[in-house]
Parts: sequence; C-alpha cells; structure tokens
Amino acid sequence: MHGLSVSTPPTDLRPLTRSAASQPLVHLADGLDLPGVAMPFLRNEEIYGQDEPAEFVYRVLSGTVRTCRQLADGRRQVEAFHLPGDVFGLECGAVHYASAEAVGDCEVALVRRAAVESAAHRDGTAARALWLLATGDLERVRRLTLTLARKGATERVASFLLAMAARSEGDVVDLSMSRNDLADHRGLTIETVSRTFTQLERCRMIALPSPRRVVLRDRRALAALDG
Amino acid sequence: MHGLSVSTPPTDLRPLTRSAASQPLVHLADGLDLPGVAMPFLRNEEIYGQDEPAEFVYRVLSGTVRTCRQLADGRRQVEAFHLPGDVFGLECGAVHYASAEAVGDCEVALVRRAAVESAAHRDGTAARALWLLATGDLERVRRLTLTLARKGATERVASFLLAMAARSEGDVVDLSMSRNDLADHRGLTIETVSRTFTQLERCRMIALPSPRRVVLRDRRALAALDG
DNA sequence: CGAGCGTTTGAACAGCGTCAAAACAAGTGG
DNA sequence: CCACTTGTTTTGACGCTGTTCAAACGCTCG
Repeated sequence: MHGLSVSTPPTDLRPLTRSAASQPLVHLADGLDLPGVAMPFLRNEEIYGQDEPAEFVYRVLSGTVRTCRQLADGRRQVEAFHLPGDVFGLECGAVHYASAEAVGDCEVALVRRAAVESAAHRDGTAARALWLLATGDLERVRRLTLTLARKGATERVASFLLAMAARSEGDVVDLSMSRNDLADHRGLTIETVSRTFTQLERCRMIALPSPRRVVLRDRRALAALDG
Repeated sequence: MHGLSVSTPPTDLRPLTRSAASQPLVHLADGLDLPGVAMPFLRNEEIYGQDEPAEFVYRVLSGTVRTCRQLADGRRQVEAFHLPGDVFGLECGAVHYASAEAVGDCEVALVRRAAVESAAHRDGTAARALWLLATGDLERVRRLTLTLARKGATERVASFLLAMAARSEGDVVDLSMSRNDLADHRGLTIETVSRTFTQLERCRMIALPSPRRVVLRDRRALAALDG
C-alpha cells in the first residue's frame, strides 16, 4: 500500500490512457499498466472493508484515501494515507488486511487483481514491480513502527508534517484529514495532536492560518525533532 | 546443511563464489530452493549492519536472530525475532533497512541475493514466492504497528507471549532473548516488561519457573488481553 | 441566527519512564 | 569451597507525558 507513513513515492499523475479493450490503462508501477475503471467516492465512504475478499487493486486519482485496521473494542489504527498516484489495496492473501475509506470526496481507479497476478506470472519485470510495491509498503510501515515504538508526541507530529510537506509544493501543507484521523495514524489522541500543533506554533516552527493549513517555518528544527 | 566447518570467518565468503555446484540447497520458500552456505554466529555477533549493501538473503538454521533499527541518539527498535526456519534480510533496495544480530549462538544459511533475483526473473512461481515473503513480513509489521499504536503494556507483553507460544510445543515457552531485547521490540522499558511479567504471574495467567522460561496457564485470559 | 461539527483548551488523573538499589545467577580465581 | 566479579532481572519511589473528562470556541450551513 503506497502511503504516507514516512517516505514518499514520487507522485506520478499521468492521466488514464485508452487501451484497446475500451478500458483506460491504469499505471500501477513502472512497466505495469493494466486496464481498469475509475470510480468516485464520497467523503467517508468505504472503498473496501477489512477482511473482505481482495478482488481489486486501487490507485488514487484525486483526493485522499485512508486504510485502517479496527480492533473489536473500537480502537482504530490508520495504517496510511494514500495521496494521488499512490497504489493501495494490493494483497497477496485472499482478503484485505485493512479497510479503505475516502477521507474527502475522491476518485479511485480499480484494476482486477487477477489481471495483475497473471501479468506478473508471465512477465518477470512486472513481477519485480509487484515485489517493489510490497517492499516499498514494507519500508514505510517499518518506519512507522519505529515512530510508534520510540518517539514522543512532538516527534510523531513533526515527522508527519515533514512527510506531508515532501508531497506538497513549497512550505504550505493542506491537510485533507481531520485531527481524529491524524491521531489514529500517529497513535495519539486528538487532544494531544491539537496541543502539539499549538506548541509547534508557539515555538515558531509552524504557522496555522487555519486548522487544516500548516506552514512549515523551520524545517531544520522539525527535522531535528524527527529521527 | 550443517556440514560446513567451523572456522569460516564472517567476512570471508569466497567459497560461495567458487563452487556453487557443491553448495547445499537452502529452502527459502515453497518452490524456491537455492544453493548457499551455513555460517555460525556467536551471541550478539552482527550478521549484517544497517545500511550495508544487501548482498545475501538469510535463513535461520538454529538459534534466534534479531533485526534492529537504530536511531542516532541510541534508541533502538527490534523489528522482529527470527526463529529456525525463518528467512530474513531479503531486500529489494540496495541496502539493509535494519541490522541483524545473533541473540544467542546460532547458525544461519546465506544465499546470494543475485541468485534469488535471477530465479525470480526466470520463473513466475519463484517470483510469487518472493512476493509472498514480502507480504508476509508486511502483515507481521502491520500487526506490530497496531500493537504499538493502540495497546498498553500488558497487552503488548501478552500478545508477544502468545506469538512465541504459537511457535513452541505445549504451554512452555523458552525465551531466547533478554528483557532488554523484548522491551525494545514491544516499545517499552525493561522495567515495565519485568513488572508486567510479575503482574501476569500474580494474576495466575503465567508461571515463571525461571526468568527466561514462561508457562502459559490461562491462554484464554491472555488472548482476551490481546486484540 | 442557531445547529452541528470539528478544534482548542483546561484540570485532574493514570500509566509508563526514570533513577536508584537490591536480588539473583553464572563465571573466575584464590 | 569461598570471595569476588559481571551481567541480568526484579523491585521501589518519584516525576513526566499523554489520556480522560469536560467545557468553550469557531467554523460552515441551514
């Protein structure tokens, strides 16, 4: 699952191109373009559910998608946020490990997983692309475990902001997700996230023109907080 | 597989390149057996270092191996413990994400990564096996993030004990790792881990014949603590 | 204007970390 | 066999960080 755990894949927003079979081609990875369809989703709409059969692979065309895992008692962990260009929902097993939901209104491309797997079986290069997708996700999740295991609230928020900034232009970051989503991603409560924001603002490391808009004023100091 | 003699120093790997034909086969996954060599490591000896070129793939023959990632300030995160039969150190990128060290004296099989990759390129089944290895790691790390993000100390220790028990016979678990390793794996301190053990013992959920030997007396209660 | 939602802020609390010391085990040398 | 060392584990007292609970604030949209 391409995502925003820490490091960031290059955002490649090439438009859907027409294939012979009338379905547009979806770019899943370098050397792996397969026919699929685009689908719109509304804010908070579920794209697929945890433990549901994994029939499709997805690519974000616009908006933001979150993938979450839920515990029986309601505690929730947001695995990752997926921005335009990111591929998510690719499983090797039968079912989806997490659910996927639209953070805001968004558009997503669907590709049949069977098509992906048969392409990988035929073509060694496609197979390697698949492996690369998996290990990319792996590294991002690993970095997340390090953050969750060993870092304090300030470091957790700072590293998130830096990761988001790496996918934006300039120093202004528009957060598409709520404090709640952010807290569930960083293993904190919304109150702690909010307090950390205001604290970073008082330290002149960021500015907050509005709750969802963050300006990075001192990248160096933020990076020092990060590991 | 255990046949290779005593004194091949860790850094001298020339026998590998010389006589591939005479090397024993190492089982990396179903349908993926490749020639490699066995090597012994002493307690706490480094098998490979973080950010070092990833030239080999490894399989535990005996003992336990830990893979760790270290922050600049010394904070350490133990990604995983690898028990006999486990494959570790397989990377897609150029370097190792984490370092690997012997928890106790152990023996490990080494396979050239180039051999693995070329097998995967030729053979779709081998390629899928590689993908499966990566997604298996991915799922394990994902479960770890959930634990670290949302669970308390008791739950963290309980789920670890259950995971270890799943790889042992019966209800007795012999921990090969120190409290320190355990703490760095679960995102806790050694004091908290120790206190949690004695607390679980007082609740009659476990017995502690010795610090490293744990008897699970109430799996149900332990599982209830887990998510 | 008021309703509803998301965000911020405050005060009291709890859990885990920190520091310090004691208990324990295993190995070494006299 | 004992005294001594070294490393690991356990236990205790205390403080900090983040959570919980509660209330106020500030949007946006009827």
